[in-house]
Amino acid sequence: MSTASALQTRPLDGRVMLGSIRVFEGLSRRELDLLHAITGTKRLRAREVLFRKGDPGSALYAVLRGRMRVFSSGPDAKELVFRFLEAGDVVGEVALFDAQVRSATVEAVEPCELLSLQRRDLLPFLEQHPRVAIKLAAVLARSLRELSQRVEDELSLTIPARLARKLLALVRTHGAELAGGVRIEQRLPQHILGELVGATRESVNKQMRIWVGSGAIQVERGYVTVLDRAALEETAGYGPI
Amino acid sequence: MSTASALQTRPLDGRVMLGSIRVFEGLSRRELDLLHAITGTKRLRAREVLFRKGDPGSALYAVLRGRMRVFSSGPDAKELVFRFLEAGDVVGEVALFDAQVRSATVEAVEPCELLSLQRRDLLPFLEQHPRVAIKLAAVLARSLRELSQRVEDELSLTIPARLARKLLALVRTHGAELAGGVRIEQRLPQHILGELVGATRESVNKQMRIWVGSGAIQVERGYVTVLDRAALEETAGYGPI
DNA sequence: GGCCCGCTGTGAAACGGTTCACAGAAGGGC
DNA sequence: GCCCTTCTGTGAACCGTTTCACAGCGGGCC
Repeated sequence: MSTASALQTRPLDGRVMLGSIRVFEGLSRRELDLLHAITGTKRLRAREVLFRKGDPGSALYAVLRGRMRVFSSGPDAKELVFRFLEAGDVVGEVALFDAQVRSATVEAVEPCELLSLQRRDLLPFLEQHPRVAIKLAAVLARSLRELSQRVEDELSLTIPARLARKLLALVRTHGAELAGGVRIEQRLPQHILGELVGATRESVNKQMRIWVGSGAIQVERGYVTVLDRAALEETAGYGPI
Repeated sequence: MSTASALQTRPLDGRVMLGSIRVFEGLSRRELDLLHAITGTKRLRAREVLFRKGDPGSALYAVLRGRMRVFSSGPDAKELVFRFLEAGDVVGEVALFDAQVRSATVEAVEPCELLSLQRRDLLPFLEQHPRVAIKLAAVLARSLRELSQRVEDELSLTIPARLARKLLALVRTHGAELAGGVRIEQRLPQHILGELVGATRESVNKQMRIWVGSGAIQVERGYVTVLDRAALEETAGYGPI
């Protein structure tokens, strides 16, 4: 949150901006200066694409402002959303390290401001600053863990369970406590929820209707409020045994 | 291949063993000595488990000899095989870098010989030898790429297509050219093929029967020979357009 | 030699989800 | 105010895959 508010004031100091990116946290002023010398900036309008799966490209990007989504769209137009990016996140690490084409498409959801670091500049920096390399490896490790967990869920869980888990996760990350429930402070149209859990909008709708009927959740204009967390935990498969 | 034969002679020299692991390739004798001072060894019998998903644990392991499989088994006993490990591979990088419990189970398929490196010893080494850290990051990046590709395949491709792709990939990695076809030099019972492509044994069997009938492949005692590669490429979805 | 175990082969039934085709409601732009 | 777009709601038909239940086959072990 301090990060976000710092960004809203738009500091002109490049070091501060860089320091607000998680993988660069803890670097000294001098190191941030070094890094700053090799960073570019980039602005994207909503819906603009940063890069597309299959593109060549080797830059790493850090999100200063705005939200982006990382997804993979095969030729058959089936979209699979991997994750959302927010201020402080980095993206493009995969192609940075294994020097192949981009493995997913990244698109701005809202207007975004980014920093860019080219591989030819960044790799030498990483060789001088191994802690940053290790932090980037940790980012990759975390993504790998999350993705494999998701694959597993998607293969062994039904849609209601997956949806319940997703909502509970969103409550944890974007929940705002309020009389009688927790409201998820994020626009969540059903087709987006569908992408997030690997289901169609129709299937999401069907399940949400059931929960609204049973009083487990409440929906108004794209915002979901969880009223009965225990009920969701139940169908998420966390409850029984 | 030179790696494999070097291992069969079982060199006593720890540096040589370490140098045969891909992520440690290119290190100097001195660096290998440093590394050797902090490596342990481990032997596993066939079917023995190295670690289980959910275990605490922070060591990185390198495979010197034998094959292992990395899979995830939820409480509901549904197994999802991520990959196989062979000599030269490392495993355990995820928990090494993000310091959480193990994200998958690793089991020996055949008797195996491993090297182990504890996080408390390895991280300081990585801080001194950033190129190795970067190589480990590249391993993670590659896994992430492969896993996301697999998720995508599994979500948008039918079983015949997935199976065809898997067989073609196996032909590339383990194929032996022979009169009229390419034989995959690896035992492939149908239930294993099923795990590899995310399908049941029965579904695999059904498709293989079809291919045997059309003369695209040939099967004898768990070994598959691809006779008509083009036919597989066709159903893999590589052919049309 | 006999028995068991791991692997293969097969078909019927059930299931979970998608696809498709609509309809209606809400909000924003001009 | 109107239109257009985005989002929600719903039901029927369809489809790929799994589940289950069974049969046969071969090889290794004692």
